[in-house]
Amino acid sequence: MSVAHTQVTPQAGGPCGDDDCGIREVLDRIGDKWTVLVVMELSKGVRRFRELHRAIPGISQRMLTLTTRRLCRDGLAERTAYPTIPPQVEYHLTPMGRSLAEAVRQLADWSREHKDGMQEARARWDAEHPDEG
Amino acid sequence: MSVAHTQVTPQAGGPCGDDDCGIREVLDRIGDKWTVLVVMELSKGVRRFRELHRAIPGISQRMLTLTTRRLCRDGLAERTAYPTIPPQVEYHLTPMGRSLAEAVRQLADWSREHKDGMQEARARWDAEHPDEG
DNA sequence: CTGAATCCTATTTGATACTG
DNA sequence: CAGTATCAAATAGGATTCAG
Repeated sequence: MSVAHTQVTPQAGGPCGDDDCGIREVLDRIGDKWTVLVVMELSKGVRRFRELHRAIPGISQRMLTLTTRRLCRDGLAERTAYPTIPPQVEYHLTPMGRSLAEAVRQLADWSREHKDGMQEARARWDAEHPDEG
Repeated sequence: MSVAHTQVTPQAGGPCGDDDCGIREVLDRIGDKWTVLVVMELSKGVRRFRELHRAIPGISQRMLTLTTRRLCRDGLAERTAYPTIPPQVEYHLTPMGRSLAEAVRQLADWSREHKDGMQEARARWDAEHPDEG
């Protein structure tokens, strides 16, 4: 996603300021289809463009380009281009990018812990709501 | 988002199993435009449909309906309908939903901590790349 | 009040071909 | 190899209207 967020008029609120405590901020950054996958791959170490492409099955060249560039723009990754022929480009996470990877990893933990629970809940729901379609 | 995830052929891998450690699982659930906002609001307590609608500026009736239903289906929230006239419906998080809220809150923490850093990075990038458009 | 149904648009992504 | 450009497909979300 980034699911372009219609600008929400911030409301006066509690200590969180606005209602969402800034959650949308992150999700508008990492909620898309590929960003976290690239971040997680880069969290393993320096990677070349091609290495990323092969490590992340299904991503198109175009989306990898867009995703890496956005990471660089946001200061989450850095790009090193060696002016060789053929060109060689390496990406690596910045400290901020690594801290994001850590935060994401925790969310992944939640996912693994509750994967089954959600699966069962869905099965129950679908059984009780045969009128799906 | 949910940014329908093209089914990625799982590759044999490390202890994480597949490459993304299940991160996409969560993001396909909460990466959309409204889910986390509803979850965060419900984490404050029981809410009626209308209360949610007013607490989350910008959400349409349609999306609130879809979002709450999906939360219920996934076992993250529960719905209580009182057969009064006019109808009254209450939503509340399940324990699993509350644990998700907690995980999300941590990601929000990251966001607040690095909001400025990313802002600056973007400003730098945009200054160094005048060829935007 | 809660929510279903329909229509419609904006955004995101994928496919493909091309370039230094 | 890394990246760009263009086009087409898919999808999510918004607006509106109707119903119990």
